[in-house]
This record gives sequence, structure tokens and C-alpha cells, in this order.
Amino acid sequence: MVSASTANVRGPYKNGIKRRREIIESAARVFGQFGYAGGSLRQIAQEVGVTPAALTRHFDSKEGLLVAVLDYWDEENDRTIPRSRQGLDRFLGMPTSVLHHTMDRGLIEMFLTVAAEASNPRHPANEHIRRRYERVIGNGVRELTRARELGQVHPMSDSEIVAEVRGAYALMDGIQLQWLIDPTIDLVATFKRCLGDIISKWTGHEVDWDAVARDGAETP
Amino acid sequence: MVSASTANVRGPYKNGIKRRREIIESAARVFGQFGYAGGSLRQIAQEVGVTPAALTRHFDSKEGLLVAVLDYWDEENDRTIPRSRQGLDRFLGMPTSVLHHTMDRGLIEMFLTVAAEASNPRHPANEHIRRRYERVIGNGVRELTRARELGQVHPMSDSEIVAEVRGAYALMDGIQLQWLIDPTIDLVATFKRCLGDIISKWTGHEVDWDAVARDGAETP
DNA sequence: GTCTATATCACGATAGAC
DNA sequence: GTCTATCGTGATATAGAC
Repeated sequence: MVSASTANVRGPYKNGIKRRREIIESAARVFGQFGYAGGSLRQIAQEVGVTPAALTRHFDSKEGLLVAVLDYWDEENDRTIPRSRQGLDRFLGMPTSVLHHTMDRGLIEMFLTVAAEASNPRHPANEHIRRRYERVIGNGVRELTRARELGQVHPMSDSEIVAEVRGAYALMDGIQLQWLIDPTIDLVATFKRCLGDIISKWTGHEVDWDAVARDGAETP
Repeated sequence: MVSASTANVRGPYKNGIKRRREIIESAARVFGQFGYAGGSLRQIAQEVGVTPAALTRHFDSKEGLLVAVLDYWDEENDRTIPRSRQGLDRFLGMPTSVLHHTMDRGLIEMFLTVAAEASNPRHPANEHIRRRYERVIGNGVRELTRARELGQVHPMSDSEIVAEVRGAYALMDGIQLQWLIDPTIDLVATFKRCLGDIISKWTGHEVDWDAVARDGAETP
């Protein structure tokens, strides 16, 4: 984080930090609606109420702004995943993350659009997006492995664990894409049902989502 | 299809039809790599070896070209789904579609990139992409309903059927996205395993993918 | 820290020759 | 059917005033 070095400086920088944040949030909206290539600095600047020059002042270039936006998304996203959720709980908490996403369509729209665009090796955000998936899948593998050690799930080989974790996150991305295209579908209910299919194959018994919601409320 | 009206005309149009096809295939590559907004007619024209003016001659506008590319994708895709596959067979055949996609990365890259971009209501391809998902999900719902009537799967309510079908296609999109970002993952094996989780919840017994492959080879 | 002004460039689309 | 030439627009990024 660039702002970390200036966060505790007094006085005149406070406006800059606030403005910086405004720019990032506008940029997330614009990149989400038109993609990275399709969104323009002009458009973002107009939303914020400044000129394009102010944007390059803060972020050097359009690419620099994109990276800042992606970092912002990761922060927002991690906030919805309490570090206390370990083992099987990690996956039972996924619908909660999805629920949070429904309240900020811009971020998920931005992420999926940029992720698809950045899948090309020559895209400026390719490295960032690749590392992001590595991290997310890696964390999932760690927690499902933990669940296996704890006896929360049936025995699985390491490669089976990777496949199952990839499937769970693939389901999440895919359902969210369908919801972007048709927002009338019940995103959380659909996701719960399909994720429940997968998790119940792991554990051998049905998932009681109501009980999960109660437990989640007790220990947030 | 526009070319349908000229496909069986003699002589001088043959070159035009062939060129038209070249343009569409190049456009699919370029739109896949840079998105619709990010890809340019100049770039496509250069790949084909003509000037941008030739492109607008054939397709009127950039948007017209995009529509032609999406139609082309649908044709290519439908070719991998034999109409003979009904009921549960429809879903058992999904990994075959995915396998075909691995052999033409450009098309799946184009589709996912444009689908994410076009999720915005103001995107020129929004209507097209929305109808496409409606059709795909609708077909899936029809076949899973048929499977229910045939007793191939456990009883399910109509709304449960919709959720399960959405989940199956979400899984497919999501896994393909992960494969675009990291092509070293075993796309088909991962998809088979996770789809198997879902289908076995429907039927109550494990999916024997080897048997599916044998049956598919017998009746293509 | 933000502005105005501008340099430089690429875009989609069109007109008209061949 | 494709070309050359060009128009008008809008993009990123920079320079220098305030």
C-alpha cells in the first residue's frame, strides 16, 4: 500500500488521501462497466469532479490506477472473510461473501470483467490476477486439507483437494457472472444450493445453511 | 445467418465468403485478447491482411462485426452438442464440450471476455449475451426436467432444477476462466470431478466417466 | 494539489478511385 | 471487393501556471 507511508502524516495530506479513495471507487465503477481498455481516465475524472491530469498525478498512469483498484478490491474482499474461519467453516462462509458482493455490484463487475480481460498474458494486470487466484486457491486448499486432518470431511488425495477447491471458487465466479447478466436470479440461494451439493459430497451429510447462519452470527 | 442467403450462389461471391470467415476468426482472436472495447478494427484488419475499410464494407460497423463473431461462436459451440443428447446425457456430455474448447482457446477467451464486458446493460452485445444465457439455461432446464420424468434423477422441484442447471453451467464458466488464467491446470479432469459431485447428488450414485466416454464414442 | 493547455497518437467511419 | 486518403473524435500523458 502506497498510502501506508503517508497515512499518519498530519495536516495537508488528509485531503489527498480522501480524494485518492474517491478516485479508486470511481475507477472501480468505470472499469467494471466498460472494462480496463474501454474505461477512460476522462470518464473517471468527470465522476470525481476533477480533470484527468489530477488522476495521473496520483497514480502516474492508467495502469497504476488499475493496480490500485485491484488492491482496493482485495482489501474489501478480505474484510468479508474473517481469519477465524478455518477448515470446513471457510467454505460454509462463502455464501456470506457472495451476499456482500450483491451489495456492491461495481466491485464484482469490475473484478470479473478485468479478470477475463487480464487472462491474456500481455495484459498489464495479468501478473496481479494470476497471483490473486494462486492465493485464493492456495488458501482454500490449506483449509480443506485442515478439514481433512480434523476429520470434518471424507479422506481425499491432495490432487482431489485442489480440484474440489477450484470447483468451489469456479462455481462462485460463474454464478456471479450469471447474476451480472441477469440480476433477477436469486444469487445467494442458487449458490448455497450448488455449493451444498459439493460440500455434502465432502462430508457425507447435508449442509444445514440455517445452522451455519446462526453459528456465523454468534462468532463473527 | 447473413451468409445463408449467399451460400449457394455461384461464382464471384466465393472469395467474399471465405474472406468474411477469415475476418470473423481474426476478430474472435482480437476481441478475446483485448475485449470488444480494447480490440481495434485496425488490428483485426492487419491480421487478415486487408485495410480497416474492407471490414466495415463487410460488416457495416464494429458492432456488426461483434454480432457476427458471437453468432459464429454459437454455431461452433452447438456443433459440439449433438441434438441426440437428451435427459441426463446432456450434462454427461458437458466435459466433451469443454475438451473441444481447450483446442480453440481463442473462442472461449473471446466469449468469457465479452460476456463479462457485456453484462453491463449499455454494452452493444448485452441483449445478445442475455438471450444466449437464457437459451442455454433453458435447454438445460428442459433436459434435467426430462431426466426427472424418466426417473434418471431423484425428484426435484422446478425451482431446484433451475438452480442446479445454473450451477452446472456456472461451474463450466468458472473453471474455464481459471484455465485461461493458468493453462497448466487439468481443465477437463477438474471439471469432470466437480460436475460429478453435482450429478451424483442428482442420481444418488457415482458417475462413471469412462463408461460415459465409451457410450459417447458409440453414438456420436 | 489541481488547473489549463497541449503534444501525440489511435480510433471508427466515410468518400471515391480502380 | 479492396484500396488510398482523410475527417472528426477522443484517448493518455506532459508542461507549466497558480
